[in-house]
Amino acid sequence: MIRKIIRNTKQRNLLLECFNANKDRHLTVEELYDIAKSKDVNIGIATIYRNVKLLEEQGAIKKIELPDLLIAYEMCAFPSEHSHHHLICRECGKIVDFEEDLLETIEKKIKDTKDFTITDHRVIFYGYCKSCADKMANKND
Amino acid sequence: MIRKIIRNTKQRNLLLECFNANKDRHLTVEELYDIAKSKDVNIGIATIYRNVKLLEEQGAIKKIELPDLLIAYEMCAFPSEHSHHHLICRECGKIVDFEEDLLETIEKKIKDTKDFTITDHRVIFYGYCKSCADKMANKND
DNA sequence: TATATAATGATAATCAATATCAATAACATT
DNA sequence: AATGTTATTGATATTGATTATCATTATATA
Repeated sequence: MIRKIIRNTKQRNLLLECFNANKDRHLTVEELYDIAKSKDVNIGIATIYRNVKLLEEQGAIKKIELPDLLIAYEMCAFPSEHSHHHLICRECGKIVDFEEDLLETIEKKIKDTKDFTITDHRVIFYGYCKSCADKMANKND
Repeated sequence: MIRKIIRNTKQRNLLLECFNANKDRHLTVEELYDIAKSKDVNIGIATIYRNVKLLEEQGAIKKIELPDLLIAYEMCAFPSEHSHHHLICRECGKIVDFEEDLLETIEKKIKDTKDFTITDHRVIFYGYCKSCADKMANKND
């Protein structure tokens, strides 16, 4: 069995700094490239792709794939935790994260009725954030 | 305001037939192209893309975007219903649909605590289907 | 310091999806 | 049924994101 040694590089460390400085955000590859480039003009887009993939495999970052949006990444607070969930506003596109693990009873029910052992889940709620809901309500006056 | 007239075409009708003949499946554009081509050798891939988009806008079919899988489409039984959910086996990739609307109490809770009005939701559970779980259990004997 | 090889940056290749465009087909009007 | 308008088609070019290639550079270890 061949085990490939992973070497430490300043480019990968820079990428981790970019994630650290934006812990609250979802970052696309393009955004990461721009941020990294402002610190190291020579860094290449391929290096971003390669290291994003590597960091994801290592569990340091997490891929966020939301329908009809670009793929983005964010740091993992606790790599093994249940993924968190998203509220997406249909009006302004704002994404709100929430952490509560609300699906335990549902998981149990599915296990009983569907012969399926659940290890993880992903939930996206679509709707309207308060400010958009207010704006839309005022339009109808 | 310009309203574009949608004309009836044999290609679009053929596409609908393909969906009708595969109501229980998720179909990728490539799969739809192959199925349609077996009925009309002259149909072009661009026509599939165009009509899939049109049918989705009309609510006749539904886009299924699951992480790390190709985008697929399926017929809508009741176009306005809450989207159904998916169980994806981490081992064999099998996708099981389920229809129950289990999230009503959660939606209420989010509305109260997050200032977010939910109109729709999407849930994906990852785990292991029974046959894969059994196989994996036997491996450890 | 010398060596082996992992990683990088530049760029070519790939692949799904979209845009373009001339030819064809659908449909309302005569 | 014939005509005119224009939506639709099939073929193909283009786009844009991601991956592969490869010569060069950097890292880790003896």
